[in-house]
Amino acid sequence: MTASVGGCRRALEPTSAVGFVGPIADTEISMQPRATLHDVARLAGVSAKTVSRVYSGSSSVSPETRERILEAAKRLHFRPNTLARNLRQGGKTATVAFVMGDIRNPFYFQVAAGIEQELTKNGFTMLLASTGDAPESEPVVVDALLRQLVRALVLIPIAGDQSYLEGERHLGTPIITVDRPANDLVADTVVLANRSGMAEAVRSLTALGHRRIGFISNPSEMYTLTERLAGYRQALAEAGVADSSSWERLGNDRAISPESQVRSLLDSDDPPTAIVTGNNRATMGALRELKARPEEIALIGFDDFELAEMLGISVVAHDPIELGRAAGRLAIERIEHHAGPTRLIEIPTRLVKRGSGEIPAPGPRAD
Amino acid sequence: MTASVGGCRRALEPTSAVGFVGPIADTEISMQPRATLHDVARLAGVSAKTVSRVYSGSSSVSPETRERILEAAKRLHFRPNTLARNLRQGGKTATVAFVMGDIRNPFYFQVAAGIEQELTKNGFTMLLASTGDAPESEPVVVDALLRQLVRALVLIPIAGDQSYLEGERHLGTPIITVDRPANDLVADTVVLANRSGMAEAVRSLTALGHRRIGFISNPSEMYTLTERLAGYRQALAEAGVADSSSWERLGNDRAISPESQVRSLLDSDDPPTAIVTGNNRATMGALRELKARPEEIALIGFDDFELAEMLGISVVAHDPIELGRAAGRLAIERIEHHAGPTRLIEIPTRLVKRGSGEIPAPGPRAD
DNA sequence: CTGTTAGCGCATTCAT
DNA sequence: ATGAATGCGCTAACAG
Repeated sequence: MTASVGGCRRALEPTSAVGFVGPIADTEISMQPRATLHDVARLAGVSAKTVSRVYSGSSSVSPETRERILEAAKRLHFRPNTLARNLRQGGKTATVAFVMGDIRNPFYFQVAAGIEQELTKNGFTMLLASTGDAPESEPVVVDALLRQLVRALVLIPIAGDQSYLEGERHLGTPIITVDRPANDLVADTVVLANRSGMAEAVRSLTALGHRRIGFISNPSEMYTLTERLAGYRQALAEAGVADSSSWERLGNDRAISPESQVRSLLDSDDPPTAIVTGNNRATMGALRELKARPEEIALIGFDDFELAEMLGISVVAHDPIELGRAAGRLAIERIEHHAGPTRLIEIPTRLVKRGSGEIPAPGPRAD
Repeated sequence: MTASVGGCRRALEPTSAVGFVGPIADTEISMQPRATLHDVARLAGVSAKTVSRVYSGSSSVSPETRERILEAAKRLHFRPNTLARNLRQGGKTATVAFVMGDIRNPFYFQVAAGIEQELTKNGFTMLLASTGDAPESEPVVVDALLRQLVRALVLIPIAGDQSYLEGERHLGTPIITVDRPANDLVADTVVLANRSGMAEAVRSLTALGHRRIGFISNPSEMYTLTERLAGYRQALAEAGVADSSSWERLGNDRAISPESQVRSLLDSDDPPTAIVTGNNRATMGALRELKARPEEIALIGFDDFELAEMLGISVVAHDPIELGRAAGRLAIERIEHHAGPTRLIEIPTRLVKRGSGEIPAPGPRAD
């Protein structure tokens, strides 16, 4: 189509597989300055303000001049400078920041997807950054984004304390935390129904006669996991098991594998007849370990996964995208009218029975 | 800690599981105006420029005044306005845009993770948007980001033609496409070694005596998949199979399930002894379908997945994060020195043998 | 080491 | 329907 291009598709035939394939064509760029409103105005023979009107869309411009302006703009490759516009309009951007934890965690990305969906739907774009799950980097990352005058901050808190955001909150920036509540900061929050979801799973096991139920988790000192642990204990207490500590394997060290936790449980004096896991990683480990063993152990995992259906693994399922969507909607609502009480939204979970969690307890039932 | 907060942690005990949990505390915000350089300067008894110097870091300020300024800034919750700064500095922001396809596709997010890692390492932040894999939305989304004066554009192209970016390229904005090359646009590109990766997989099957090898893919008209198909055909041709069309099941309709494609292959007059898949989705479908059947079919999937090891599934593995990192590095390099020839980077794949791909062909070997 | 002047690109206010 | 002046918050280029 355009004359100056060509050769791109042909040049792309891979010639090597070691990672780098050399030059294709020369990127000659003349570095023209970017056209401004004034440039367009001059070329169209009108004032800058008239051009501005065309792009603001609000006030009216005669069809002919509008036409001339758009023509001139196209010729100059004009694109309005959002920086300048936002600055003039009192620092109101159309971006929302999302600060997530470890960027490689697919769960967070599902959440990001949900947020992005809602933002885009409302004309906002997402500024994304990650703390790498390092508590000390959270304020730094957040600060960098706030300097960009984002209209709202969606945050997966990792620092021990979010009180450093009090000032920003008073400036009117809505702050929404996702997956975990903030500490020492009033903020809207969206979390999963961690506790009740886990309790439901454990209840389904006690209903089948299980009493010796293992719980494995690593890490275990995060909000979500302490909630799940609480749900587990609560359901066991309801079934008459007051002390579950000997069935709990709680790690806080990445070096401890979920496999070893399961092993420790099953090799103990009084092994469990069922296991529930704190998260996806624990489920994967449990699957690997159980596969290598003869025991028939009931298993319910927290977090759904792609092959769970095929493998017949029962899970406490939830929708991370919905978690993000809820956060995104909250951000939009707060941007549109700041007032109102802080809200806590809990995204429901769903116990999906696929077989692994429906193995009854062995031996005499306690009926 | 802070007096005005409190109650947050306690208030978070879930009271319902239906998705919404009511108000917690009142978000009283007084909506103070944001402090500026001048406000800080006034409070510190210096000129605005001196405050500016403190935040620019370049020129020197006496320790005492610096101290006074930082003190004043803290009291006013001052944060430099990046909009204004960037505007003044000629529209140089520290953001890079990444436009991806369907935001729910975990592959893209892995890529995003890689990009983000490299950007953050170099002080840039990522503006994220998605086209939803809708060709017509690509120019719109891209335009919105370019208005924000991003320093580079990383794009997973979906529109049929990227020539609309020629103008921006001449303005000096580096453009990098990922996963697929651009059409009608000179741009740096990072892709997987789709063709050679698939060829390697098929060769490993022909080496085991397989000749009737199925290939399933849906969609199949995307760049990545036509490349993989080409690799498949090439390897088969090397093994003396000139026409593989009866083993190919190429869909371009989301309604066609990979299961049905596998079924169609295995129920044909001359069923294959091995199957290779075009992508992760096809692998999942093939697994589900093969599980329900008695046939022993060799299988190699394209794209690795979490449980592949446990299930013993051989795959053509690759590193999506590395794909992103390469793109991110390219963006940084281009930002730092624009010149130089266009580059094509190919990220290698790796055939991971886990058993499913090592099933020899049945019947007499062709030795 | 510090202050003054000017202007980045745009939109608001008030003209015409 | 269009134009002229003014300033958003900040920093380059100059003083001093």
